Amino acid sequence: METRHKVVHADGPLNEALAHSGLRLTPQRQHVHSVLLGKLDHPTADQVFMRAKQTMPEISMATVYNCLDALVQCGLVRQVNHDRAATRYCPNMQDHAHFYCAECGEVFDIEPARSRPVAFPLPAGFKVTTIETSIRGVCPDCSGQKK
Amino acid sequence: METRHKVVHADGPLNEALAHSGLRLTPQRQHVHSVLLGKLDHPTADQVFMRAKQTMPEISMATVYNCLDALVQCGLVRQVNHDRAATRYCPNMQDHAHFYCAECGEVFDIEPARSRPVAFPLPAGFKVTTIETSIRGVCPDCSGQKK
DNA sequence: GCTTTGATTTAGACTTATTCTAAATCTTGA
DNA sequence: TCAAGATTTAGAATAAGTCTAAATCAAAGC
Repeated sequence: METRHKVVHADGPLNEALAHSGLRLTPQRQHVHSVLLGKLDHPTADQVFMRAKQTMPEISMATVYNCLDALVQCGLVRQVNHDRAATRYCPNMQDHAHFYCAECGEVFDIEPARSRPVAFPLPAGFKVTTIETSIRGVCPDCSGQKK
Repeated sequence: METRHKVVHADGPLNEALAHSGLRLTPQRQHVHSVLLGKLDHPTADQVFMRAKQTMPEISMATVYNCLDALVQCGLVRQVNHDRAATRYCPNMQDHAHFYCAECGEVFDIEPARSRPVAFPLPAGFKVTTIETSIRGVCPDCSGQKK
């Protein structure tokens, strides 16, 4: 038997954001987006792939990368890079930083202080699309361990 | 004929920083460090390797990675990550951000505004070793181009 | 409704960045 | 002088991400 996928809500912010970048709303993009929203733990592309397959078994890795790129491009998701680890994806677009634990590799959201001033005045000509603050260190769990 | 390498200055800040992390000063580490200082353009490991080979032809890629890791570990160099690009290395430890041009891939140093306040108060238990601000966008050169 | 056109998905091959391994070499301390 | 541990090395191995060509799909025009 063969599975058919349909776009569930052709309206809504997802469609709008995609359309704004000249991209179409597809079942795969919708699904990848909902996978990201389903567990806010900064998964790698590979983890997104595994989760996506659970309810859409025919989805391919290439598509996951395509979808993630599409979502990043239209501003619904951001990439999180730390050290030489695989890129992770975060659907929380509110202003916040990411803490990367060098022991266990986990990523934590860090809320900014209220009324954060613009700290990096850019020279003329630079067009900004994203600003990321990444903090590297050891998380409470890992620093609690002996040694 | 065979080339011999000796540590040039057994004293100095490089040695001290390494020793502080329980690491030895070696000709390779010294050389990699000087390669980074020689051209402050955020090279990738591969670029460091190519530059290092010019005056130390027997150095290996594995050693370049080792040395970079050692220098990062002892706080003399920091890693710069953007998008899914290869990690770059920056020996400027002063407080500054990195701007990554999504067109050409180049990385630019951005000076912070003076008297920058701490913007991300961390919950208890998190031990910080590094904070990086990375800005993604289009550089003046690339945004100047037509299309 | 039927066709054209371009967008999207797919599997799998491929590339590139990085890590690992085991042997050789070097350094330090006893 | 020796033993122990740190470092370097070449090359094999892995992992993350990209590319390709064919198949599918969807919107627009006829």
